[in-house]
Amino acid sequence: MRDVAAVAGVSVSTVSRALKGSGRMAEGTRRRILEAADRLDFHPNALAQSFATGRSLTVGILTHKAAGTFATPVITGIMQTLSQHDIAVVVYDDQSNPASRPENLRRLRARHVDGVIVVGDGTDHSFHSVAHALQVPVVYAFAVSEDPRDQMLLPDDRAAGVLAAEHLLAMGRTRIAHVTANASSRAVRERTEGFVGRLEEHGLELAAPVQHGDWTRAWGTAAGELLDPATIDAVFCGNDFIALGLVPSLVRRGIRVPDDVAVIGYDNWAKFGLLDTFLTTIDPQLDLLGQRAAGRLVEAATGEPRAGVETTEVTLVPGVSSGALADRDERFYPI
Amino acid sequence: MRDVAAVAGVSVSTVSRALKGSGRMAEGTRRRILEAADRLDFHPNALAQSFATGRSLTVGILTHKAAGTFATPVITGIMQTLSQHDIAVVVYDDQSNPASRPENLRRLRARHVDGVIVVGDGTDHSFHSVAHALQVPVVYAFAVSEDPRDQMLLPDDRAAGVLAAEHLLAMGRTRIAHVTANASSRAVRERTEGFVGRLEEHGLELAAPVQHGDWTRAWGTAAGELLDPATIDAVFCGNDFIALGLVPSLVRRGIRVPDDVAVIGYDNWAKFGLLDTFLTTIDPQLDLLGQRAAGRLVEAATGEPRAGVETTEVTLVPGVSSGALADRDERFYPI
DNA sequence: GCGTTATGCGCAACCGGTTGGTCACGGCAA
DNA sequence: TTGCCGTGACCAACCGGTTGCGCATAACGC
Repeated sequence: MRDVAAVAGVSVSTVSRALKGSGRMAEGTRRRILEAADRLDFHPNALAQSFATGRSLTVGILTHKAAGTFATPVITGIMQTLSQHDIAVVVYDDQSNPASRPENLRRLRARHVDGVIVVGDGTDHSFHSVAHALQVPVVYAFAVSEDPRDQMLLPDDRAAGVLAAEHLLAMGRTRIAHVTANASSRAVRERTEGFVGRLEEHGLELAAPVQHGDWTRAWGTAAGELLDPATIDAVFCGNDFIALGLVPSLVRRGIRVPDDVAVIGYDNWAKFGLLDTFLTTIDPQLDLLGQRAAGRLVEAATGEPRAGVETTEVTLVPGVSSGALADRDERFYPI
Repeated sequence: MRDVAAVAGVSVSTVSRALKGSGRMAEGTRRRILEAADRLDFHPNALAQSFATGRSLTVGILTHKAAGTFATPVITGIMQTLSQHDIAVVVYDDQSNPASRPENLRRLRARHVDGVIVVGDGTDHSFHSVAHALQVPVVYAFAVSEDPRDQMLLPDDRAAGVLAAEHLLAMGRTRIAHVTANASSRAVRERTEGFVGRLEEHGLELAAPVQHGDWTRAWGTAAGELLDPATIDAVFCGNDFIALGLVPSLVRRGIRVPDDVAVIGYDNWAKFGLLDTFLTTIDPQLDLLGQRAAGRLVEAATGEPRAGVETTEVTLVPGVSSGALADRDERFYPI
């Protein structure tokens, strides 16, 4: 920068102001400086800038366990968006060991990150609010903070329930069941409420009480074995695992899917595989949620931070299991 | 740091040396300083350190297109490993637009990244060597550099072929075919060589000439329609897409898989979905490759850099399609 | 005892920008 | 002509560590 100043015949500080467009200055001077910088192929040292301004051009990600969980697509989405802003990312994964949390916070502070995104995996574990420990914007992505004033992003589970209901109704189903996990989960409650609510708006009630279990395929299998095809022609499953347990369990009993019973799941985890999916399911679009979270963080760093929960769009992915797709030959069902 | 120095009764430089363990000093002094630092809850400003040392604690990732390609798992692996080293990552994705490459290099230099990982997507596109443009270590992950002296990591495609051959032999198959993509691809050649080589070591030849096409399911379908079950009892497909085209095409002709013809693929892309896989396949473990690449970069930053191509382990994932798994009931085949 | 070497620590420059305060200069009105 | 004000550029401090060099002191050998 000294060289640029010398060439342009001005001081270093003037060069600095010219390059970042701050402060008033004669148009001629500015042009001279930019020309000189260009000629010398000068580009400011980001390290020095960070040091001087205190902004690190880096955001931190706090997570419990990134590998193999729902946190992965969220993080991928975050990185996508931040890379467009030329912002670096440093991940602190406490590997489900809460003891390392203080250490990770310390590191975030030492690095002077410009913001933090807390990434959860969709479980109800609520995160100790970290906003007060850092004086930078914090966004909770697919995670809940203890402090409701924190900015959080969650998939719109209520809309997911609505989508599922509308789809099954559109498929002409009227005797509808709901097999899901324990109602202590926020996500379960919201999906159920959205689902049941929409059915009621169409003058329908569930053909059987909501079946609460857990998130496993085993629970889906168990639920399938008890299902009465005479009174049920559709099932909304709390997630894909449950659906993937329920379907074979029905098939083994000679109940055809979707002819006798339509099935719809939630998660669309399979979209990360290349296999065509049999299952009609709701996609929470966690990658999009990650992108949104990163966007919100960038916003918060420049303007007004938002507060509270914001929901992100979910979509319905049509499959064979609900009768939305019929053409089996073009899909992959080898047996 | 000044405060720590004051409390410990030494100079700032001594504090610096004590904290990073460099330089010789009296044990008492060091202890006093560490105590003071601890008492004051002092932690060095990483920004200042980076500025002073020139090391940014950040590595750059260069890629053509991260979203929805094989580059994604590689990047995920990289981040996993780097996060353990408290190293930040900044991604520069040129979105398949080579014009932005110079700009991205400029940004990498401006940021003074400590290293660069070039992430490819497995195509044969070879990357213009960036090592000379930056004076930091560069590792090519799932990518080939124009300069063979650069450090590259690629999945062991030869071993993949060997694994496939051994597996089919172990399954008792002897009339074996190979359907793959165009031989201009390095990966294709290596897989084929490993495969054919191992068969020959067992005194076997391919029951039909290698079928070259492209990577698509359509090609798999076409190949399946021409396959003669009288002379073939197993097929090694160049990737899962081909296999997923080939299998239904066989099934439609009444050829049973795996009873009549065993099929094995390559990629195991489906592992990122939760669906049990029907297909026996080779997993190139791209996440592991990413981890390895990050590890090599860290090594190169501290010690001797390696040169040339290093291969990473691939594994065989047993499925039903080759007869490795028989228990269909426990798996998900709804039809 | 003195000279020499090893040891422990401080001084001050340096990394490369950013920014508040200040000053010189030209224009304008009184 | 003088005084005032706005403009444009500069000076110098500052961000917070790192590190080469030098000096004092202690340890050592002869």
